[in-house]
Amino acid sequence: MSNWDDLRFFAALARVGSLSAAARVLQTDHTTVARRIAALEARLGVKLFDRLPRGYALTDEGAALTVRLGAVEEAVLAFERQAGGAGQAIRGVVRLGAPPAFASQWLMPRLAPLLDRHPGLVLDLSVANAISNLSRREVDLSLRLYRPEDKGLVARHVGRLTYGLYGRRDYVARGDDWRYIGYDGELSDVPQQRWLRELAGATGVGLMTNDLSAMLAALRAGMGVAAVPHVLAGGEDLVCLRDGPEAARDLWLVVHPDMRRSPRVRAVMDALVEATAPLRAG
Amino acid sequence: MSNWDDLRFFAALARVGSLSAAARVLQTDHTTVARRIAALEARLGVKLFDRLPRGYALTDEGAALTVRLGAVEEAVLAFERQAGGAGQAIRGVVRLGAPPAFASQWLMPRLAPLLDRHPGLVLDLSVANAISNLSRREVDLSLRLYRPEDKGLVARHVGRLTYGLYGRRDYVARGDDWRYIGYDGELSDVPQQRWLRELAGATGVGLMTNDLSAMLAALRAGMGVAAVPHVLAGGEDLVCLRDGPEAARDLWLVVHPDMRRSPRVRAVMDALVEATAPLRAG
DNA sequence: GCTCATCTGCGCAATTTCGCACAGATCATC
DNA sequence: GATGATCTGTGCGAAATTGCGCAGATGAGC
Repeated sequence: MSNWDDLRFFAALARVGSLSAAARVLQTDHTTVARRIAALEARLGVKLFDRLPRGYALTDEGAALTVRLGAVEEAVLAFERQAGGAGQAIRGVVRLGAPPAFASQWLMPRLAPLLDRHPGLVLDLSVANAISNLSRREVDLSLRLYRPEDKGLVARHVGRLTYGLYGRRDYVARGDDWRYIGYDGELSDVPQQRWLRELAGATGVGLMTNDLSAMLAALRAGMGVAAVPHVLAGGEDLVCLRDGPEAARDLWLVVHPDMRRSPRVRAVMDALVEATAPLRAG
Repeated sequence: MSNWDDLRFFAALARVGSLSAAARVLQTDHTTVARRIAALEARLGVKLFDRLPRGYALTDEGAALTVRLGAVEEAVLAFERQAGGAGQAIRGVVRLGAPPAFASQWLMPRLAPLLDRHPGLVLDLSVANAISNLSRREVDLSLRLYRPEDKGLVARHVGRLTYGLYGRRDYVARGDDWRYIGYDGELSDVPQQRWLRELAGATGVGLMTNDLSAMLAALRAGMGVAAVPHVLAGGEDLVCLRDGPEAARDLWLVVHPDMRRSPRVRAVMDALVEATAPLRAG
């Protein structure tokens, strides 16, 4: 057989029963899973799955093959375990850049499992925003709220931050005459800031900062209302007054192509993709 | 591990010891083998091979892994065997187009193993030359002495036919005043025909045909000299008077993309690639 | 019966991978 | 020492594969 990798797709689909679910497991697109299964069936001359409206069901032939497939999986796993022992453990420093508030208030705790899995790994989380520090190798990979245009970098879409207009529950209860909290300086043109200005209208922005954590602190202090990502506005104190679909930002994982080969960079990337899965759902 | 197929390359390279040899085994390019090995080593974080000037040698870690690798191979083979039994045997009609003389005098006997392997396969070998009968699905795949320009077709380079000026031993022994045998009509512009006219000079072509088999028959009957492919001029009767590098023709295996999925078409293609291997060497 | 979440399938653009041509190195043979 | 066969490595364009966006279908829950 000229492509053993199709078996990986067969195994995942057999296990979970739908293209979409298998895609999530394999961290790929459901159309890729469909093509790989079709290619495998064509190559073998065997129909492995029945296509149903709500998923793929193993045929009798497909089910019969899953025993052999299990043996392949076990053999590959044994190979990987031995390889894992033979090679150096994932160790060393990985420098990750991420937007400050997102990194400190959302991402950091979600990286705990990664460090648990790899005691030798040292994560250096840098909150600088400038893309240039990736090209200058100041960081190994970074999360960004905009897609880099540098063709020498690889960008993968890992999520979408949607925004809402939030305020503290008791603050907003006292009426419409709210103070709008916004960004200043170089951040005044980001989508959520434009949306906020629309909302503020003639009232205008009454408090400005360039730091989202400071903005969240101001919200929690009842100093006004602000456009912030839903995922950072947790807790009962803050309520969402209005959804802001036009303020949504895409989240990109950006890496230099050469760095992807590094096992430790690879491990961090995989953990980030896993951690950001909820930002891709829905 | 995210690409099990790299293990196939690891297995082949471990077995034969050089990129070039592994490429021949896998019917791919040596640079592809190199990339796959590099990708596997990067992913595992293990150096599997030492790069030597005359080939790749397994490292200690690589050698230790070949036992596990052997288990993967056996598991995949067991899967394939069961899949082969579960699915329909390769059966049905495959219609192959090929140049007439090449097909009847060189290719046909070399397809015997294919038919031995697949008793249910019926091969319909058509000697029409027109490319249109592939697009019109009059044949499933074809061998051609020119690359199709139709972007809807897939062409794979499978060999190179080199030509020589041949004559029967006793005919050429009697002197320089030879009769040149060439093509007529629409074949008068093919490269070997142009070369022949150069050789014939003022003497000109003394016997014309549009059929290479007839030309070979004329050669064997001692009726003159002709430019024919080396691979068709076997036997002690015919001797090569002069090599004709400028008359060389590339051989292409052409197929409609959809047809490649068909197991029986795939089986014939694989057999053709195998059969034409000597035409690619040297 | 309606709504929503989830599913599959299709077409197209983006990305990745492969094959090709070439260069340079090595080693066996003469 | 020269030559030829075989090897690996590099860069580039072509080919193949993947991801994305979208449409339509299905079925659970209300």
